[in-house]
Amino acid sequence: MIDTNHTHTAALFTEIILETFKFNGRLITAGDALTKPFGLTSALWQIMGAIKEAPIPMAQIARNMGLSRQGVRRSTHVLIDKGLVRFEENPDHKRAKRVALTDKGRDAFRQLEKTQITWSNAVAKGFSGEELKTALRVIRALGEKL
Amino acid sequence: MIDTNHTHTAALFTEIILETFKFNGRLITAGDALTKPFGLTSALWQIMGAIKEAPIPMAQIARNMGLSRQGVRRSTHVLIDKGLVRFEENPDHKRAKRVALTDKGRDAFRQLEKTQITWSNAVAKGFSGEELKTALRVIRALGEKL
DNA sequence: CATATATTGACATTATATTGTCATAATGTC
DNA sequence: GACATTATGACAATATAATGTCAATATATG
Repeated sequence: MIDTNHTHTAALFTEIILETFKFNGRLITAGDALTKPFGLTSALWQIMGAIKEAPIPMAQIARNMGLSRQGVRRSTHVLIDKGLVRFEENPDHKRAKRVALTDKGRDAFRQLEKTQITWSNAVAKGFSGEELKTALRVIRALGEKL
Repeated sequence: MIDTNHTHTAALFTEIILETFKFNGRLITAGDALTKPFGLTSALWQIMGAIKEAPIPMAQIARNMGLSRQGVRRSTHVLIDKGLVRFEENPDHKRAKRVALTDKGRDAFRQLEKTQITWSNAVAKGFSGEELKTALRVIRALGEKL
């Protein structure tokens, strides 16, 4: 294969890129709409989702979610101001405190989750598990090759 | 179905959302790396790609690509400063001038295209046309339901 | 034709993200 | 233990993006 031309699959990949840009934008818009009644945004919600299971330091949130460390820092401080998360001591690291949901934050997240469930059930309706699994696997694998 | 729980497909969709955020971020990073030697960015490149076939007004670029009108305006003016695009008169609309590639812009885009082809061939290698088509169809269809 | 509505680009303001630098702390190496 | 390397969070400066407003233009409706 001389690469002065797209292979068939490369052309499809290129289409996927453009579609991903659009899809990402729409997801953020939809997420902002879902979270607005709670005074949140997609970005803030994502931080909360990252620590719902267990509190972790900001840098780890960034790594897990593919976000910048500084962006996470900023969002985290916004959430602190809103009283939705707090820092808790980290025995393993003196500076890298763990970001944890407060009770208020946990309540908000649970409520938001209900809205998200209704919404995602509606959006996912009509799609088969197989095709969704394929899509997930493909974008995950493509992402890992970047 | 009572929607206090995710359906199986909704849970997959939710995973797709998070993966899309990461994927999108990596695509932009990769695009920035590809375009950096040309003094460009993913965002600027995208604008150029939108007008490579035919010159169109800024608002139409925004619609086609799922971008904000004002963001496109900003990027377009950056490209004008770089001499890569220019406005051309639009017989159909006195204010909405068409954004067109200059010769210099066309050259740059062609060169960039070569790099992109080599790169996308490498990334797409190992994926089947079928699975890529499914992924593309799914994210496109999901996006339309938002 | 007249008028209402929608689109478009400019502009200003605010919000958000990125980048670079730094001090502190942790980890790995010798 | 001593040292270099890496990770982390704070901070500042800059760049980029989002929002709201406006005038000009185009389009739809009557």
